[in-house]
Amino acid sequence: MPLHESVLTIGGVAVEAGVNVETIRFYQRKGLIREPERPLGGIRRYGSADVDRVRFIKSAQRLGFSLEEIGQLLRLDGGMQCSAAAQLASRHLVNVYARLQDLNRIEAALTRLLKQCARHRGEVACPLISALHANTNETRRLRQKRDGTHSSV
Amino acid sequence: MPLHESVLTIGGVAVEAGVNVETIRFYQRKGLIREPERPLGGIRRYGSADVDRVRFIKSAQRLGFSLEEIGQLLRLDGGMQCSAAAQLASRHLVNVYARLQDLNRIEAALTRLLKQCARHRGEVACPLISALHANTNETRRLRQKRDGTHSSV
DNA sequence: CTTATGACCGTACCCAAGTACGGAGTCAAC
DNA sequence: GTTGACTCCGTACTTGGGTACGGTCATAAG
Repeated sequence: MPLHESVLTIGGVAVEAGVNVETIRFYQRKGLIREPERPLGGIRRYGSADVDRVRFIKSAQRLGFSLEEIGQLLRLDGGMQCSAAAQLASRHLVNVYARLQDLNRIEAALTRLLKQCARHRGEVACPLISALHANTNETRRLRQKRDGTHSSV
Repeated sequence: MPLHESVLTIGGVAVEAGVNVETIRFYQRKGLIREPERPLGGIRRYGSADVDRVRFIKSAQRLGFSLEEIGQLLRLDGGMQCSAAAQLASRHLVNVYARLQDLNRIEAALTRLLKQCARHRGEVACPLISALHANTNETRRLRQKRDGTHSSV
C-alpha cells in the first residue's frame, strides 16, 4: 500500500466506494471528505484513503448515524477519542431502542389486526379499518383526562 | 350523535384532532379529507366526522403507514373491503419486519462496539471508529465476489 | 363602531440526503 | 484532430410531511 497514491478520478472513487459521483461532491460540500488540490486547469486526483473515507461514511449510515453525526465521528477519528465516540454511539443507541420499541408495537398491532381480518372475512365492517376508527375514539377519551395528545397505538 | 352537525371551524377541528390548522389544509390539498362547501363569502364548517377522519389518519401514521397508503385505506373505508385492506396491511407488515431486522442488527453492532470501547479505553485507536474502517474493507472484499453493493453492518 | 381573533388562500420555506442538469473544460484513443 | 467520455461547477429539483408568511375577509365581543 503506497502512501498517497493519488491516482483515481472522482468517478473512480465513486465506483470503488459504490456511490454516485454526485454523492461524493455532496459530501465534499458538507465538509465530510476533502477536496484535493486541482493541478491548474486539470483534474483532481484521489487516493484509496478517500475511498475508505466514503466507505466509512456509508458504514456509519448503515448503523443509522446521520451525516451530521458522522461528521462528528470523523472529526474525532485519528485522535483516538474513545470516550467521545462512545458517548455519541450510546446516545444513538438510545434512539435505536426507542425506534425498536415503536416498531415492535406496530408489528404486534398489525399482526393482531390481520388475524382478526382473516377470521371475520366478509362479515360486518373490516376490523382493520374499524380499529383505526376505534383508536380515534380512544384518543378522544384519553384527551378528556390528561391533555397531552400523544396517544399510543 | 346528530348527523351532519357542521359546527366546527377549521381551527376547532385542529384542536379536536390535536393537529395544526395547516396540517388540515395540507391533508385537504392531498385529497385525504374533504373541503366543505363555503357559504358564499363565509367560513367553512366541519363536523365530528371530519375530526374522526383526521384522527384516522394520525392513527394510521402511528402504525407507520405513509399518507399515500392512508389515502388508499381511506378509499377502501366504508365498503368493508377487508381483503384489500388486509393486503395493504400485510404488504406494510413486510416493511416493518425489514426495518425491525435492520434495527436489531444496528443495536447489536452498537452494543458490541460500545463494550469493546469500554474494555480498551485509552489504548490504541478507538475500536468503534476502527470497526467502521474495518467494515469498509469487508465491503471491498465482498464487492469483488458479487457486485451488488448492499453489504450488511 | 371598532378591534381582535381567526378563516381563507397562495406561495414559499423547512429538513435530509441526495439527484439532475447544463455549459464549459480536459484528456485519451483512434 | 476529432470524437466521446469524463470532470468541474453552480444551481435547481426531488421526496415526505408538514410549517410559516402575508394579505384580505369574516365574525363576535365590547
